[in-house]
Amino acid sequence: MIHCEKHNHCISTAIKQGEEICNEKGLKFTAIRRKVLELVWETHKPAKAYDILEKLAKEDGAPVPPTVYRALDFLLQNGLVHRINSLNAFVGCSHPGLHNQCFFMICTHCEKVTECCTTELGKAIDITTKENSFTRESVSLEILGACQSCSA
Amino acid sequence: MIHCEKHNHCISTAIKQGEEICNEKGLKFTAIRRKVLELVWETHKPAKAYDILEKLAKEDGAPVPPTVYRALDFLLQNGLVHRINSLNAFVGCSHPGLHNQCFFMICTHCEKVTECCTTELGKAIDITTKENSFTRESVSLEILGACQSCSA
DNA sequence: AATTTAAATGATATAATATAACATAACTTT
DNA sequence: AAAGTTATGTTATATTATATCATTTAAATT
Ligand SMILES: [Zn+2]
Ligand SMILES: [Zn+2]
Ligand SMILES: [Zn+2]
Ligand SMILES: [Zn+2]
Repeated sequence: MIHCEKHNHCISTAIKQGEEICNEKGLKFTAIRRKVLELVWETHKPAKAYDILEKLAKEDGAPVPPTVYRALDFLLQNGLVHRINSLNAFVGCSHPGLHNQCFFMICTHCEKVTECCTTELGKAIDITTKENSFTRESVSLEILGACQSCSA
Repeated sequence: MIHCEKHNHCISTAIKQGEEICNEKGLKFTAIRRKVLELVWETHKPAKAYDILEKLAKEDGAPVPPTVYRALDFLLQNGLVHRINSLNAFVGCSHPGLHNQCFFMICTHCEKVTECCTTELGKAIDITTKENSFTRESVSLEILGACQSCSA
């Protein structure tokens, strides 16, 4: 499951939220940044930087890696995309602006990534860090497995 | 904090456990595998594959990347080391054979990695996956922050 | 409006991480 | 010993990411 039922809606919502967040923060939602966000959102599969680069090339002449990585860094900084560390890939954030800790369930069959921000899980992480006198700065939680459709 | 108080003990224990686990499973704890495990355990900091390669080169002639990656893959497969996805690096497992789900607290100041296998946290993850009808295959949980020494 | 400053992009090169593919050696099993 | 399997050697290349400096564009200041 790479797309969802109404995936055009996912894309348009993501772009609209990108615009809004940039406006609020006084940042520039430039053409490149918008285009990269669209390409990340092309599916619910994590997108590889160099795949984005290729797609960009089909439209925009001859982009180079820094172009893509700069845009991705900007989108990461502003919570519009997430990096999936176990895959070296990027997914659009499904609720930018809202989240502080996001966790990911990654289907190894259809590759769809589902974001979840369960408070319970966040609490459990906080408890563990406290027990270890550890001061949390950021969390990367990636659960690999089979989604409902793929395990049925 | 790269080393602990009695770090020689950490190393010798890790090697002994490597031997034991390989014996139990009928696997070969070859010279390269042993050496790479020792180098991973040189500190409690995550070790980079190419740093291991360099250290190996100082002793063993002219090793090449596949040599190191093969040894690391073997050690990963058999639970003797863990990969820290957010750092592209490897740490020795502090309780090989025992763990099923291991979580990591990584100090961004001294770089020490602490492994924790809190049952509570594992349960919280299981609950979340069930709620999402997701079948867990593996989990990568990496908490970045400041350890006790570094946040004091 | 012209000048200065800052932010973003272009462009080239290279660093860092990881694997493919095939040859040889060592060790096991028959 | 022969055959099969596992491990290692070797060369090349794929993949992911960043450093650096030049240029352009947009914003702020005068
Ligand atoms: Zn969708
Ligand atoms: Zn999010
Ligand atoms: Zn130690
Ligand atoms: Zn472990």
